[in-house]
Amino acid sequence: MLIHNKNFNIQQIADSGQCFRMNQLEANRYCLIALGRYLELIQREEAVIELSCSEAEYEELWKDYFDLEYDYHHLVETLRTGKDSFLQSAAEYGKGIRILRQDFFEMMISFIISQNKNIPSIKSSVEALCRRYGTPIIAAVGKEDSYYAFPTPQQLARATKEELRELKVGYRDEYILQASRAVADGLLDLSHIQSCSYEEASKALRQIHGIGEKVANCICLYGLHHIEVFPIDVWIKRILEEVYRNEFDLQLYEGQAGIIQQYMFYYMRSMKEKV
DNA sequence: ACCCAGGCCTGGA
DNA sequence: TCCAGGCATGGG
Repeated sequence: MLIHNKNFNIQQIADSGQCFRMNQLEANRYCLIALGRYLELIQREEAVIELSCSEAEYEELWKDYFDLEYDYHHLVETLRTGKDSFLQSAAEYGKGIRILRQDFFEMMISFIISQNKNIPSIKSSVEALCRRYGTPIIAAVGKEDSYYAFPTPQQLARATKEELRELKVGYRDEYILQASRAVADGLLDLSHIQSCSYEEASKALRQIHGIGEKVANCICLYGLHHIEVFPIDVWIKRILEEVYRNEFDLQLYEGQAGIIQQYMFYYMRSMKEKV
């Protein structure tokens, strides 16, 4: 089915560092494994996207997943006509980015893995976890066993440190186990966390070994859709120092700082690639 | 070989 | 409270 939206660009979302299981198949064509399903996306035109799903499935799942009720256009226009020249450029450059509403547990584990790794490396570790512990997804005839859902907390909680080391997650093995067991054992109650404020959710998450401020912020932003949260990684830190001389005023963007952060991150990384 | 990557933990000032 | 060093691993 077709989606019409000026602020929905698959390539930009896939390369924005918020999701690790969206991959390019060919020009303008991507695949995604999320919500226990396999989806293909084609960028037909700048504002036209084709999804390989029924209208019913779109209404039930993907409309929410891609945050299609939110008006990104308004924010982009505000930034493009605003006073901040870096954000003018960043918003124009990444205007097709949206903050996905991804699975909480998947974000928890993915961002625990993300620490001190680059994005390709994170993706390969996440994929390895899915293949080893996740449930196969039947995507099409002849493609059985090609795709795997992200493991459930129960599936991952049964892993051992030795197995995880084989998947090249390094010293994060214990972090992954503790986090998975905390959720599987109910110490970390998803439905409760989902009803919490950002501050409460972040505090609860940081109780887990291997989840510090930055990783907790990413989980809150991408897994709980607290779009007011502004995660600071090495790239954002560099921007705050080099572009803003540590005088960036977060208050100006209260309530949407997470989206601003995403435009900054994507723009800065793209600049470096072109050098 | 050296440095960096969507950092965090520990131990010592 | 703040900082240094260590940490597994892969890629440039």
